[in-house]
Amino acid sequence: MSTRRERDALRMKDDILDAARQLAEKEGFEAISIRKIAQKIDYTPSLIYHYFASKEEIVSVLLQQGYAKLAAALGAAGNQAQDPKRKLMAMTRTFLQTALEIPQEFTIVHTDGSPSVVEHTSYLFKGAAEKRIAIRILAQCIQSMHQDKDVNFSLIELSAQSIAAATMGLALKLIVEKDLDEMQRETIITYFSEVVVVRMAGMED
Amino acid sequence: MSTRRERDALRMKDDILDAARQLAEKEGFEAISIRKIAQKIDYTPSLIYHYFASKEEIVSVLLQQGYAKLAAALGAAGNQAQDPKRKLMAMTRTFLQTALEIPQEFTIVHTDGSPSVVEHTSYLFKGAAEKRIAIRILAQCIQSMHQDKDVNFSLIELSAQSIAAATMGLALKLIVEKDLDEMQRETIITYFSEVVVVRMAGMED
Amino acid sequence: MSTRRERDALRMKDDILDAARQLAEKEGFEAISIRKIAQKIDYTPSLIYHYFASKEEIVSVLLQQGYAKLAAALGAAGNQAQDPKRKLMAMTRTFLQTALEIPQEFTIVHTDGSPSVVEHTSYLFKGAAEKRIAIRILAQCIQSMHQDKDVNFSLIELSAQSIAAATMGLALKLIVEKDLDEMQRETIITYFSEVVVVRMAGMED
Amino acid sequence: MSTRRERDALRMKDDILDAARQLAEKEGFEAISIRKIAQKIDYTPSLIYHYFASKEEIVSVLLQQGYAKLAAALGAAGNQAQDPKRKLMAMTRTFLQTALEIPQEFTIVHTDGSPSVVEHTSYLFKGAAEKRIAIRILAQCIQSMHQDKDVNFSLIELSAQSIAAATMGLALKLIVEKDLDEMQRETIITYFSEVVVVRMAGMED
DNA sequence: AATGAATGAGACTTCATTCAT
DNA sequence: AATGAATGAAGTCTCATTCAT
Repeated sequence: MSTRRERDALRMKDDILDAARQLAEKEGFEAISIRKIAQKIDYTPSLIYHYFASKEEIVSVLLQQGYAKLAAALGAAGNQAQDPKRKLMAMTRTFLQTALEIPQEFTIVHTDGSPSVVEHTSYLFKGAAEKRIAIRILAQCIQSMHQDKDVNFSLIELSAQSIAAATMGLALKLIVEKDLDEMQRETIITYFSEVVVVRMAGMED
Repeated sequence: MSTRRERDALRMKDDILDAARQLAEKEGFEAISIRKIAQKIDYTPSLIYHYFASKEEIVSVLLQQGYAKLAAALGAAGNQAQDPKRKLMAMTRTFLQTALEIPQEFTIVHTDGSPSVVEHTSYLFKGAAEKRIAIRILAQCIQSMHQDKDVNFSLIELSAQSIAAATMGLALKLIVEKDLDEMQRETIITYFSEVVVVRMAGMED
Repeated sequence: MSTRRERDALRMKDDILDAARQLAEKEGFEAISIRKIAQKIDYTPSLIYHYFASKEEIVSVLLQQGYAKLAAALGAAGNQAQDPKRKLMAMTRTFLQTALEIPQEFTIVHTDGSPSVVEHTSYLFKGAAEKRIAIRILAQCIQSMHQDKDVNFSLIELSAQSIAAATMGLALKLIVEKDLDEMQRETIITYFSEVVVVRMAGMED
Repeated sequence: MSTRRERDALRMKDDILDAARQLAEKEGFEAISIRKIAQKIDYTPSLIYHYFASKEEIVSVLLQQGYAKLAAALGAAGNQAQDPKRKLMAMTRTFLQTALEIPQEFTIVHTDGSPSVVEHTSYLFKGAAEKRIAIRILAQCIQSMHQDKDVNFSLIELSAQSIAAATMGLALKLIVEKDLDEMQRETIITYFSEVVVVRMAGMED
């Protein structure tokens, strides 16, 4: 068990990823470059290739971490409440807040149209409630809110998909308008997650 | 009237812009490069500087054309119907469809967070109904739909902003999932613009 | 006699030369470019080739004009006074002042070391008093100032060459320090042309 | 002490600087280009950026080295003799000879009129004897040569400035006329530094 | 584990010049 | 007399990556 070495290696990897994250934050995702990372952590570019096979891998790990964080937060929020309506509200708010914590990763992941990414992030296809956890949970919430009525599941899935896309849209907009007055931001988040989302989940017609 | 030359020049400009557009389509907006454009239209890079002052100008024209197209389509849709509910529905659908016609430009414009761009594209701030036509029109629609009740204008503005962000979100998602089954795409567009948006504009609580 | 045409052509040539001069003044001699000239006179680069065979020719004419101006001024100054000492003083002052009027041309001409230029501008070689008017006039002045004594002509030529180089040096320095206080500039010019030069021409030892 | 590597790096830097120097020598300072340097030392242009941050840095180092050499030589010459007259003569000769060893650097430094350079190289302003070592030393020499008489210091400063500019002028002329017969060059240098400069420093009137 | 040398491709841009019209 | 299209060379610089040590 050469744990020592492994820990050192892990720390180094983290340093590299951190530097990359900071670069993305400051100058945009495209501005990430091996050289700049190396400069930031005060090592040579070559060394980075000891820990990552390529620049692409670094970026990829960055995105996966972002995605994981979002998923974790969402899961936690989903388990918090029992009442489906409250659950929906909590999840929406958490989603927005977490997105704001990883703006660059969030933007890239939801904006990247390359097949290898879309394959994992798409959720508009028919049947997404089965294959995509997020959509499934949303759909379950909506269904629970209308247990009395008999609603076509297709419509429920469509609602879930709409909510997902809409919330993502607001998240992106909040990221882009990063200098928005804080109170106004809070107002919008609250209004959206407590009023709008509930309306979208409604099934009155 | 040396229209002949002028037409040739215009065609050349168009060729350049088209090549740029195709590049953006295929490899992303950042992949646009003078070299690649030149190669595509089978001319020297230098020549491009006969028609455009810089790469920036090319990109800028591309974006402006996209923006103009979206604005025109939206305006036309808004004038089509009188009934506020129908108007809202028509505008939403048009917005989504037009966004899909200029995917790259749409994505960039709504994703770019640089201050000079945000200055013109932001609409989440309090009072946006006054300064942003799109939000104003949305707000007027919503208000018209509730002429009987007395609704706080702040809430109407918040609804309008939510709808705008949500619709943009769906548009982006549809762009990213460009290989989505066409029927499913049509289903979602219809469901969103005829059901979801109307719910969001509702004021039942 | 198509004088009309010729006049037009001359005016055009002058416009081009003027533009080039202004460019040299503002951004340095190396910054002269056909394109910038064309832009300045609001014509196409191609047109310039109707009037000048190449960029080199333009530059060359510019330098010749500068040289001619200097020569003319110097000649006039030389004819003004009879007393050799006064003549020397007047010529020195005129030289400095005229150099300051054509700073770029002056600098280039006296700094360019390419054989084709040096061939015409050198004056340090033995026997320069015969081949270079400026040195001859200077030598004549000096000789006149020492008519009583019997001075070796070689020494007189050396003095003339020294004075020429020294005065050129001051001129260059005055050009480079173009923001020098005007009064100080006048003081130096006066001191140099009325005191220093006379000393250099002295033959007391 | 990986002196081996360091030496290699230093040698490489020197190679680059040498190549740049040669280019300047042959085609003028403005002709220095990263590409040409690379070609001369038979490496890729990119590599040069391993050793220098930019073309500007290369040029700057070149100039500084030239300046340093001149200053060192001048200092040494100044300390050689005690008698002010001999000191003046020695310094003048050394100045001329050293300038001829670094022709390109010398020319550029004394010809460049950009504010950032002039700020450091100007010496015609009133009070230069305080702020510019070279002028101060010259002024001290002159003063020492006239210890008996009572001479206005302003005039001494003016003389020092004149001598400096004049000597620089001759140096430039000698550089430009680089193919001058060697004996004649030696004659002029001797005559100027042993006769003319002494006359300029005279205060008989 | 870490470095520094080196490459080759590619980025944007400017330039002098030629040619057909 | 004048234009606009077009080229080819050159300019500086950044990047991802590989390799020997």
